[in-house]
Amino acid sequence: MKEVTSGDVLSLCKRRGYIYPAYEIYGGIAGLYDYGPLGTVLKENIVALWRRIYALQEGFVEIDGDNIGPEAVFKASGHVDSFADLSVTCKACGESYRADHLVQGLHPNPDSLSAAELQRLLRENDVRCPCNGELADVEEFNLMFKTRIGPGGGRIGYLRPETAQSIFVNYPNLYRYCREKLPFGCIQVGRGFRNEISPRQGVIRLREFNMMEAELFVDPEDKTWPRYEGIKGKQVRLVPNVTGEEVETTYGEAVEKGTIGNQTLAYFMWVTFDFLTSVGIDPVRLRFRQHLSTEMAHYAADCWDAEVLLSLGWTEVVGIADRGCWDLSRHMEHSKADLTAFKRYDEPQDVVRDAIRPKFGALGPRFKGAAGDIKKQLEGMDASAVHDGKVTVKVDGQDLELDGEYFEVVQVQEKETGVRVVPHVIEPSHGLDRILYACLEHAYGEKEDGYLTLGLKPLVAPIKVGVFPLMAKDGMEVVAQALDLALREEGIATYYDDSGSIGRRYARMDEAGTPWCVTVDYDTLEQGDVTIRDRDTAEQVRVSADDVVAFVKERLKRKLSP
RNA sequence: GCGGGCGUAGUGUAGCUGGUUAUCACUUGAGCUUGCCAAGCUCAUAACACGGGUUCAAAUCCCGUCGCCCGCACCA
Repeated sequence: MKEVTSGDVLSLCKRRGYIYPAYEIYGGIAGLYDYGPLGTVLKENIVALWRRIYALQEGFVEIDGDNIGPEAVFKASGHVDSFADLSVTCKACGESYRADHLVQGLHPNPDSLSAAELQRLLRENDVRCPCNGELADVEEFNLMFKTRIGPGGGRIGYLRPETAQSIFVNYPNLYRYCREKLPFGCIQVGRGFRNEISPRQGVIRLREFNMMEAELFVDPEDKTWPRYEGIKGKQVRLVPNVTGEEVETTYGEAVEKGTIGNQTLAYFMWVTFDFLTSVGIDPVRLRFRQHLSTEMAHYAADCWDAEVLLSLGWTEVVGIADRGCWDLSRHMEHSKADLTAFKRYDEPQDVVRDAIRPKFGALGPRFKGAAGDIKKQLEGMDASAVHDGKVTVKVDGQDLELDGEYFEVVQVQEKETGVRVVPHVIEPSHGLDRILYACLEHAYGEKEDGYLTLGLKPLVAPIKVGVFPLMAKDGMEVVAQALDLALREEGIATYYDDSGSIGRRYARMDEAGTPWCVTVDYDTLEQGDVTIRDRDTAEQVRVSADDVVAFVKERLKRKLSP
């Protein structure tokens, strides 16, 4: 077998209709690619398996949110601020730096400065490049695509940089839909957009990309997981951030030692492993690496990347992050909506507390119309609000002190049936394009003589069966066409081909990644059996033509697990 | 964004010290042939990234733009 390069794979992709550079006749645009006929189906098949796992096996619900969102959403999510890079380039040596890094020590909080402020600070202090070259102007670059919603000025909007926000902003709807119980999960398959500075490496870094994201809302105090028992003994390859060394261990051991933060995280790492290997990623070239605290995204508390070894090096394909309460808290602050979950106690608890009770007889005559509002304020307070026998309320925007004439502190007995908590979010986020590419590269096999086979897993292969008459004559083509129709009627994608030599047709299917080829020959006309050729071994078995559908279906089956 | 390399049919390439109709192979299509692994024969389709300049003449030289690859920086 020859060493594979990404160029080989992309060349095959284009030749066979998997991936095309976008807008090619106009010269192309970096970071934009189109999926061709086979690529589209491969992508759909990968998504279908993913849905099967998350929706059917794990019980997540699915939504389909908008690609465009108003500015407020991304202010709250942190993307407007955190996705902006302020950079500055040395005029002499061409080196570029993050502007805020260069003024470290000159300002208590460089991160908070605007481009103009940074510019001034750099100039005033005559900051120079380490090579002593002069620095060019500070440039601002936000990784989000900005647009305007509506005519005229309109509202500022952005193309979403991740699909996740559509789920977070729908939290109240989803919480209700899921019968107000934790944990519950929601998935979404869709596009995200990031205006990358330099998209490279084919479909690995795109400006418009496909994501499959799952957001699991859990009780912050209970990150155990029922099906964890079934997977804790399984092997896993980890690169923890404390050592940076690759270790082979089990999920159970990693959770016990605290390497992996909790059971839920561990469980979904296993789900990720199961998914990735099922779509054809080589388990030997797959590992989980924990983010260093410095590379963690602004929203993440802990993050493990599933990394796949490609010709381009170890490449992240899935990020499994514990986002904590970051997103929901931020959206609560910005939107004022209630994004909590109500945790019911097993037994209602009797709670005794000191409450403030308004004295209506005094409040009414004195404050007239404002009395109702004062009552509300007092009832919302706790006895701890009382200082020196007085409490402060607001009347017409003015602070006003009330003494014991207007209220009393009394002990009340209340029943508490539960508490409100902001759920934590565990997020397995999948880069669909990268996964698809990894499938192709791991499936790519080239012999010394240049013979290409794409060993895609049958489950994801765009074409399942090539159907050929040995030769297009003597009625063999009629039988083959009938068999082809029978397969398609059962939902099995086929490719009928009666041109040229049989070997050439096998070769064509091998390169397209088709797992089986069925050939109708002279014996078929007499005995009714056909040959089924296996792509990976080139071996043939004779099977009755009537059993071909069952043969294929049996091999496309997949059980729910674990 | 900076530095270096590069851009010729669907793919991989030759030509690039300027000069007929741009080389070769594979692929693709049609036909003959073909009794199971890219067989053979005939024919056909198909390319100088884009724009400008120099010149009698540009794939070739110059400039610009776009794109690709590598390194740096940045990032998921």
